Amino acid sequence: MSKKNITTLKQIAEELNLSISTVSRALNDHPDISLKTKEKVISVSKKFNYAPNLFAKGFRSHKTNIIGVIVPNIAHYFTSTLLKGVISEAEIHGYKIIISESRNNVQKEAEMLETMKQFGVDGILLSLVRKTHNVDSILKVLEHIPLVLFDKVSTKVPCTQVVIDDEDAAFRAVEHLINTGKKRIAIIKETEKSFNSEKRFAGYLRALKNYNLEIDENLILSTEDISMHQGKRLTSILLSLQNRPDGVFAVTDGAAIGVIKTLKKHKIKIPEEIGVVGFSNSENSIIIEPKLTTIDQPGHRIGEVAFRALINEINNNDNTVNNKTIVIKTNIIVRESSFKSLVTT
Amino acid sequence: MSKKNITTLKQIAEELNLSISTVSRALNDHPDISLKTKEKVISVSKKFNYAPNLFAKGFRSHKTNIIGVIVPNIAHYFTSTLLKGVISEAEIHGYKIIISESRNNVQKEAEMLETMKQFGVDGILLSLVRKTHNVDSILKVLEHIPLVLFDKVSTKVPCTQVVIDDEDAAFRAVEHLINTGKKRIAIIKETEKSFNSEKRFAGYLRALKNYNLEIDENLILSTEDISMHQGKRLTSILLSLQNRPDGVFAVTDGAAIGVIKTLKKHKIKIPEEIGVVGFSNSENSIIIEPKLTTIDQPGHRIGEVAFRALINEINNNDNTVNNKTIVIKTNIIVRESSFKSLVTT
DNA sequence: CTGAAAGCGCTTACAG
DNA sequence: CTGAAAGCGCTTACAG
Repeated sequence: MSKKNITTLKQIAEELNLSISTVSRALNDHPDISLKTKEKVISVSKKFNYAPNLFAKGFRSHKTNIIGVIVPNIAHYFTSTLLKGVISEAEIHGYKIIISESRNNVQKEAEMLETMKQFGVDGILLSLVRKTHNVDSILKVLEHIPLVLFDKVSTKVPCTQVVIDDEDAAFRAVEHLINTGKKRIAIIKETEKSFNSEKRFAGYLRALKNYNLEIDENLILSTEDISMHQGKRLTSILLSLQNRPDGVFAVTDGAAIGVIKTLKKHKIKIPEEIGVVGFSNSENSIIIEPKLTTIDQPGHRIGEVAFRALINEINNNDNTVNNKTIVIKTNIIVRESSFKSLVTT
Repeated sequence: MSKKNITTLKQIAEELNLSISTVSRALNDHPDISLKTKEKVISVSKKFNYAPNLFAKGFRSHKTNIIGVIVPNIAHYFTSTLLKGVISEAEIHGYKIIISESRNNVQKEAEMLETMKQFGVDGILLSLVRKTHNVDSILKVLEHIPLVLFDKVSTKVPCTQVVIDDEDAAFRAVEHLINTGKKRIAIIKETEKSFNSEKRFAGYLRALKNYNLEIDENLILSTEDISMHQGKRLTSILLSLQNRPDGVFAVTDGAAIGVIKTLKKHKIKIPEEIGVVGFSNSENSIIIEPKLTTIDQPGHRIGEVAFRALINEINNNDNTVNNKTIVIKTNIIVRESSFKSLVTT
């Protein structure tokens, strides 16, 4: 059951009484080789069902055509769309990808980086574990292998980064609530130093300031592990306030859905009494009723762009440290949770 | 920016005035090598930050420690859980995985199989594209590389297969509706020869027969691309019947959620007037209100088991054709869409 | 137009 | 206990 009967160049060469070199050149369409020889070689290689051993090829040429991708959690809809973008672009460029999951564990992330290096991947696409404080292991890898950060990034790592416009997107989300007449807008965010959550919070603050709305600390709620459950819990807190909010911006769809569920349980009218906006445009956002207004993050696009940026680095052999940040635009998707008169299908 | 400054065995050997062979053996903890030498070698290799080139290693030993995984669609929650199972098990056994997406395209699937072979992967885990009629390319790969089919399988391929008990799970789903007093149970299934859908349909039929319920063709609805949208459309058809159903079993959660949405729109009481059961226990099933009764498919488990089965084949060097089917048990998760008096949190 | 030879980084019989 | 040598399958200067 092991790898037997696999045709090699040698066998083709023997069959045709040619040298291995010639067969190799013929198969690679080298200009030196005569048409007749090429035809013979190709015909026999087809007959023998020849397929080059990419491992040997990669080993010889120091080019594996493999890209390593490390993400915190693969079972996440948005992550899947990122990966889809990476995969489809990789296919176009003739690369294969190895996917690893760091499971939100800094230690695991470092180990995986090391393994990728050992495999001799041509480059690495990395989405950071939250709270990656010590980036030493990343910097070390960066000395040897082209690396691009995407989605979850850090300014501590001097390399190309592909991100969405979190701050701006959050600004527009809150601005939208303000435009629907809301004046006391709460935010549900993460406590830990999640890059994305912090930027979204900044966008929230900027929107309030921009429209001269009061910033009420009672309306700023944080949670460790943001989720539907936490959305529910924090909404109960908001509802217990003397001066309730009339809008809620949650930095994830999951939390926003928790908000909606709790508001419905309390018979609070959405969006008339309280409008709700989430972030991600996950599948769930159209399952919940009312459907959730949210920010669409083009995951596929981010994956594609990150891959292309990486390919650029790989082909760009000088030791220039590329340190630019590519920002991908997002869109706000307005639905029933924030805008009443919308007709839905 | 290319792979420079990467330590090799040769450098360590030169530094210590030893041969490459000895260094290799020392690093692999070969019994022949003296403790003193081992210590010296390990110390220098640490100093030089040595990491073996796995490509060279794999090339040399005909063992790449890479497993190829091909799935129809990566952006699918259930698929993510399958992959998680595969990845976590792979990690335990020191394997890396290459993931490819066949995008429900038979042609692509065949190409990917070929590429995997060229890469010299040690084995392949394959979830079939629906309607894969021509399995020739799979059979060809099977001659050279151990292969295990999982989730979406076909009896046409003589190899180990890991699946869930679709027929039995569907039987229990329908039986559950019958136990809640339903007598006219509709099914929403796929038209195309999806292995899973067909088996679920068989379970539906068996349950009706087993409980002496009439099989009414008007209650058997099929759709090409099963989805929430199709669930909605087919529910409208069911509601237009003179003799309406009192229960609906949809072979996917997406379709079941479409059913619920349409029933709610028509103010039909769930589950009193019509009970609904889905299949998959997707995230969405607890977002929709009422929450959906569904079948939990242990994706992680399936991935794990499939990986272990593959490892067995790899280590089992005889040319025995392994042809057993491993069936993973599912559970029915009863929620509000089918069982009224349930208290929910 | 074609071939002999070196070499990519490693492992492993074989010899001492 | 250690080393010299062959070889995994391929590519590519170098030579003719």
